[in-house]
Amino acid sequence: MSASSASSSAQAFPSQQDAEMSSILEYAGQSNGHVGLNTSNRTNFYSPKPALSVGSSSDERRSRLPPSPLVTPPSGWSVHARQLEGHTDWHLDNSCDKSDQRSFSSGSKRGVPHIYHDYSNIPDAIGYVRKKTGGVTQPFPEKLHEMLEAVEEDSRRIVFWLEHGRAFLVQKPKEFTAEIMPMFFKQSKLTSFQRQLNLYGFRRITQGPDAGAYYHEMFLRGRIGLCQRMTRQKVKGTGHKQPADASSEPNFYEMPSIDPAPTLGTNTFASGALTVVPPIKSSTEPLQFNAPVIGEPQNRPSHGFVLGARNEISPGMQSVHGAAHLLQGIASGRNFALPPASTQASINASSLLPQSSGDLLANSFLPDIAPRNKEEV
Amino acid sequence: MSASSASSSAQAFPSQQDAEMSSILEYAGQSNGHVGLNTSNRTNFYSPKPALSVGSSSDERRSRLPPSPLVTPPSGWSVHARQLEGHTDWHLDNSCDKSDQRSFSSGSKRGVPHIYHDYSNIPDAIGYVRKKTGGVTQPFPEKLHEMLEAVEEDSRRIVFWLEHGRAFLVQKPKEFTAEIMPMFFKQSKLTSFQRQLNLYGFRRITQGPDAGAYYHEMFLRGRIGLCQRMTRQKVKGTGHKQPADASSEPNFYEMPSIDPAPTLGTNTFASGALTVVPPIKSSTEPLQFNAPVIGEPQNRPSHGFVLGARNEISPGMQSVHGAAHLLQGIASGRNFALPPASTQASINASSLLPQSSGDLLANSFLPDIAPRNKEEV
Amino acid sequence: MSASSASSSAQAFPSQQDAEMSSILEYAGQSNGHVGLNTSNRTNFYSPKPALSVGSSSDERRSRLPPSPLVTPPSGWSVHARQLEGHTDWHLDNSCDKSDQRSFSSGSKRGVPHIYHDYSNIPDAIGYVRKKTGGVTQPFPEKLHEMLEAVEEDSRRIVFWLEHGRAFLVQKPKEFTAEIMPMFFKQSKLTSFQRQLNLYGFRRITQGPDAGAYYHEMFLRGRIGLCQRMTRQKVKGTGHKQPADASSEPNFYEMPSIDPAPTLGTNTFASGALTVVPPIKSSTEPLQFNAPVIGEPQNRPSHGFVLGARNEISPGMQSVHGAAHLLQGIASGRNFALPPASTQASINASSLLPQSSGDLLANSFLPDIAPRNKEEV
DNA sequence: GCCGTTCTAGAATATTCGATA
DNA sequence: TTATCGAATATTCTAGAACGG
Repeated sequence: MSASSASSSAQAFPSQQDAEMSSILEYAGQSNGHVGLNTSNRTNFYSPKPALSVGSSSDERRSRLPPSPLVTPPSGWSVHARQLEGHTDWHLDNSCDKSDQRSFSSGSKRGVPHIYHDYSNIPDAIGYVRKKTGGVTQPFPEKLHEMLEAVEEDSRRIVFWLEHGRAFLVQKPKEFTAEIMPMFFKQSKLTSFQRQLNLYGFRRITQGPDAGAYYHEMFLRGRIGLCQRMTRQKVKGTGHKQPADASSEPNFYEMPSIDPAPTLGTNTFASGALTVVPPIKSSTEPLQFNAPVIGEPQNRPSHGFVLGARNEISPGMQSVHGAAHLLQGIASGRNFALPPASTQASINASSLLPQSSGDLLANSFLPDIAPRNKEEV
Repeated sequence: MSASSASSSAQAFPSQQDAEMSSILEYAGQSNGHVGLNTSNRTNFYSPKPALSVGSSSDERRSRLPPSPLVTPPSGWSVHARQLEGHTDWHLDNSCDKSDQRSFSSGSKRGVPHIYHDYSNIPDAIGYVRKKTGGVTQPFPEKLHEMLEAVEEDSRRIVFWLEHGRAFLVQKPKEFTAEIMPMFFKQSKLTSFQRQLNLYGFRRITQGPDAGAYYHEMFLRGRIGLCQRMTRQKVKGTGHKQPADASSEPNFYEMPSIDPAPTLGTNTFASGALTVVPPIKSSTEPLQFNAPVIGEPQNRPSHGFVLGARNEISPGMQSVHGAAHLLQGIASGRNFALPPASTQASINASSLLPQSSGDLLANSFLPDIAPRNKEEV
Repeated sequence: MSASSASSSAQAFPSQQDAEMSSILEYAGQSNGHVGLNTSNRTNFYSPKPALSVGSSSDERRSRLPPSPLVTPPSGWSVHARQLEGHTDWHLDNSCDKSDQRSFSSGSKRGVPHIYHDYSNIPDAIGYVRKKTGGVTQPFPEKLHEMLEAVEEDSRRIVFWLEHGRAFLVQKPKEFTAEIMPMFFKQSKLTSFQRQLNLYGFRRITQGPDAGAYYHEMFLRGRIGLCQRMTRQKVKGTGHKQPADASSEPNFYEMPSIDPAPTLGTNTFASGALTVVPPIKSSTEPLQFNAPVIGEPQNRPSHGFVLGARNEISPGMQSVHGAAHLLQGIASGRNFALPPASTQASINASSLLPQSSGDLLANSFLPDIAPRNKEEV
């Protein structure tokens, strides 16, 4: 999309969009391990570029200029800024090649290490909204985001945000396909769901504790507003390939975690039992409930801050959270053909039970780790 | 695939391979109905032809020379022979164009009707065996064949040969993935299984009683030896496309059926309810199960001999069957903007009726016909 | 599509395809009234053309040669043949300009009078079929056709073939949207259904007894095979606009009616308990039944032969008729994942109730006639 | 090098929404 | 107003590609 922007002259960039670039951190994975990042809320340098050449032929993509980073990142990661404006994303320095760009909207190219930008501290799309001329009213990313919030509690064993809030995992593909997916999508096949993920540039983690999870830089827990920036792949051939370098996949556990409540910049969140969700400027208002938590995700490895935080969340807090979202979905007028009472019951029933070992191991989204135990079909 | 044949002059056809062509019948689908064939074991004339246009540009394909068949088939079908030699198949007359060739190993090209050759009466690969230089010891087709024989009885409700022995059907994808597949393959995903089928040129039937089943000319019940002739797709772009003409899909019920026991020519087979699993020549020991057969596939139409077994379906059953068709969407719990309570009521009522939920949902290999009821994920 | 073929040299056309051109009658509407045609099974002149230039750029289409009709039609209509071969339809005379061609596959252009070709006597698509490489297995036209057969009896008050078998009508949009549509489509909106109709070139009748009905030359009762020839609109801008000249809409009541039983092919099917539908090759003879009529469509005007015939159909007969189609579907081997008997019951129950006059008049697909009573949603 | 597994892309149809004539 | 059309997204099936054995 903005492939050729690297070679375009630079000036005349509107400065009123600085607010959007308050702090975007780029994490460039290392092949030998995961990238670590211990800080956040960091505002980076950037230099505006003109919107000239957005032509993105694949030929242009292959002939890259040598990288010349404007900002030298700390060891293990690099950081630079980019401008988010309309349908175009800008590269402000050359260290970020086109495959990088593509990872922004469509993923990265084969053999290119993962590069992850932390957009958790930029505001929701300002000055840009996805075109709504055709298609559905609520695009896939938003719908997916709502789904993850709606099932926050009851179906956590099936699909859920990972603790760090930067990726989500379908833990039980069969149940997901049978129970969750029909409520939000017209799909009947998991592959269709995956196709949508690919079309929107989600990438799959193949290693580590999050293996099988999908992530997207703009897909963060509580930040549904960022979804507006996720663009669907349009032309053929511009899509991304699965990253060849799995070892460079981002390690979200070394990044600041995303607050389950919609936040905009504050990454510190009170994780106490009855935490008050901080005021949110986005449209989704958090609901407060009192119900107890039923099941914690038990087969995710603990890690750092988020994990600790989560451990302290009271059951009541959690379940309230989930139920609230469900209500929210209902209140928002979504019209789900609810599976008959039986289904509903089964969901609740199952989610109330302790997970059987079989269920725990069942994870078809984790082929690398437990290939024999996966439920996926 | 047979690309090089295109440039070869037309003569010099090896005669020592005549034995292989003892009787290959070609069934070309008609659109107004299925092609009938009442005879078998028919040896045909053939005369070698140069493989002029194997260049597979779409242009060449459209501008075809008028067919000049050497053999005039009975009405409804045409027949001609081809040479089976290694990885190459030859067209011996012009009525069978290149796309036909591709259908042999890799499917057919756009707009070309299905053409099915009856290889049931040719011996197992003579003079050709698949190269074994690398790869696994037992390639996919053989393994699949073994699987189908191994599960001949106990798991017939899950996966089984169709009565005619020319195609197989995965009736219950979930069970198949969970129970059967792990015993024979390392796959954990049904899509991987399907990918293999595609790689080896299997084609899917989209209409009629066998909808959802896969077939390959060289994949016949009891003829595991023929599997040696099935070659894996090697170069990109030569693969097959899904047949465009669903109505020209072969009607196996009008061809001689393939005996469940490894035979070479006798096509009568007893299809009784308690068929004994035939002896298995393969290395993998057949699995013995104790569970009773739960359900015969009841929505397969009867035909010919097998029909007897299925004739026990009551007419009432049948009509229900037809009417069922109407409900197909509802039962699956699809999420449509529900009409008010009345509709809801009727839906619930219907969905509560006797069908076992598992059986109802189990048919994900039939997306076109019962898209709502599939188990596939 | 085959616009430029008119100027291509002609020779070497295979004569074995004459069968396809047995009788295609073209009805060109007159502005002052409807076109009448009392004959059928008429074989027309045609002159073979080479398959050379199928190039179908829109530019070519605009530069038309002056018409030079080969056949002078009787007053009120013109007739000529075209060749249906592969993906190409041929114009054998120039009297049929581009808009006509488009009407074949995509409807007619705005302001251009309706031209209707009677394809009821040509065989199903031979040698050509829709590409199926991507997308769904069963395209919209076929699915729609199945729907109309499936609801033949029980939901006739909601949606049904018109008596002549050349058009269908959604009589009760609300019920259609709520009850019928979800069974066959994933749509939730009637407009989506209409969009599909438009995409496949259906046209709406705005005047006369069939006002509100949609028709397509290739969409005839009992001739699902012809649906293969219906192509989906691919490129933008080639579609048709609503005909400006409503008075030139075809009058199907002056054309031979399409037999409810499948014609042109094997049409003999044992319908179980009662009637054996006679094998019919031609489209002209209406079935005669002996039972009394139960529910006539009451706001349809009577007309000619077909209507009379229908009046003689008994209620029992009607249901048998409907059941026959259901059985036919079964006999044809369709494999539907069965919904329970309950569905059948509910449908029958509703369809057996006496229609309220309000319901009868409610027809949102008939804006011109009863715009105030429409149920449309 | 061949084969098996997996992830992702291509391609076609389907569905929806808004615009337009 | 109404039906149709452009355009965007959605769903499905199949193929490409990488990697490991």
